[in-house]
Amino acid sequence: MRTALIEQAAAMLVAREPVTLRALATRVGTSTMAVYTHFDGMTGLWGAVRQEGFARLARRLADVAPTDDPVRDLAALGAAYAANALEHPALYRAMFDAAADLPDPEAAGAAFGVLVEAAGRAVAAGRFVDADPVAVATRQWASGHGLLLLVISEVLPREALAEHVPALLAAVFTAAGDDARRCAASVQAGWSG
Amino acid sequence: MRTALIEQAAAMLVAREPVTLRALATRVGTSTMAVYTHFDGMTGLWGAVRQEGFARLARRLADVAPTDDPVRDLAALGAAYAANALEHPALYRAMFDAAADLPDPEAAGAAFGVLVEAAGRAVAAGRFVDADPVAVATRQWASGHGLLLLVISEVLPREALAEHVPALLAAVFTAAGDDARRCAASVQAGWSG
DNA sequence: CGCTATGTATAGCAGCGTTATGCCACACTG
DNA sequence: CAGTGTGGCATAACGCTGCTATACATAGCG
Repeated sequence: MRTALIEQAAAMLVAREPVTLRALATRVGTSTMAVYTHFDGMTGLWGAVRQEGFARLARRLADVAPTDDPVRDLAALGAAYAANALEHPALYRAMFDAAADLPDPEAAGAAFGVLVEAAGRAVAAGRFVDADPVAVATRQWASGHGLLLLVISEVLPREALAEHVPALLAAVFTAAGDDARRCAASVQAGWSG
Repeated sequence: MRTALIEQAAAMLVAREPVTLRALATRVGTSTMAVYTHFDGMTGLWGAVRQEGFARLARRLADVAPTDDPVRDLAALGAAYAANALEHPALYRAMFDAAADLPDPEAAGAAFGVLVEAAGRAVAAGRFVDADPVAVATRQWASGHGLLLLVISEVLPREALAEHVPALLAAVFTAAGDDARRCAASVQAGWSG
């Protein structure tokens, strides 16, 4: 029942339908009370939905197989992140609407951890010099997040991603110490492959 | 009446109060119908509020006096942009909730135009080489936007701005062709004062 | 078998945005 | 100056929302 409600809510969100308590209960085939026994009302359900969104994102990023080029891997993670957000834009927006108070913030941070790990490998491989993996991951994340939200909000066209994401990633990675040419090649390989 | 409603709504937004039609009408000293004669219901009022948010942002950026260092100016614009967003976080979030359909999108783009103009001066001054001012401005904007939203959503602490914004701007500007050392100095000068 | 406890169905509450209706005040016209 | 529209607002009601109090069913256990 719990998972049925969460998945139904996520489905309605993806389908751009208004996620209302009554419609949700009807779809699942139960009454509105179920949301109150399994969650703390609608706010609790939204928390669970956001959590599920982060779980899906983490799974998606975990599917990106590491290679011997950590900078390529960072770009590939960015591509997977962007693809996930573009497939479920409403869910992505909802995730960050109140990402501060999540039922299990630690689990939600798993996706970010993958990024930090890859940045750490880049430091270990000597691609990044004198760079804090957390700082690099944060900057990559913030840049991509901002651009993605502008695209999802239709402020920028979808093509803006292909135009600016590789450039932004290359800028961040180069600033972290990577060689400009090599960085561009790695980013290109990871982004489009 | 129009402006009174808009300003009251913006004030309630800033005060973190729920912006409800009835409360709004009571505060302004009128009835709920006024929102329907002057706007197209609540959705129309939200559009006007977002428009007002962009207008305030544009005014704020226009107050940044240009110097003979366009890269410094870009960083100073970023600082003003961030300060404006941090002072009215709820309004800033609302602005981008549906920034696609604004009553007057052209007027809202004025803020972005200031950024493009400064980037153009950097190109003209030879600081940026082979760089499209619109692309540079877009990348700066997207990066800052993403980081700001993460801070406003309390995903990242407020200190993250001071830690990452100058680094991100320097990365973008350096990638546009600016000299690394000179860029760092300009960004630092523009950001902190 | 009976008792308990957990989860669900029902019905009703206050609040929301929206709208139909009626009134009133002001501007225009002969 | 009186008569006549017309635009803007107050009032009240409608359907919808999230939420909750209450009654009922059903599964587990001594």
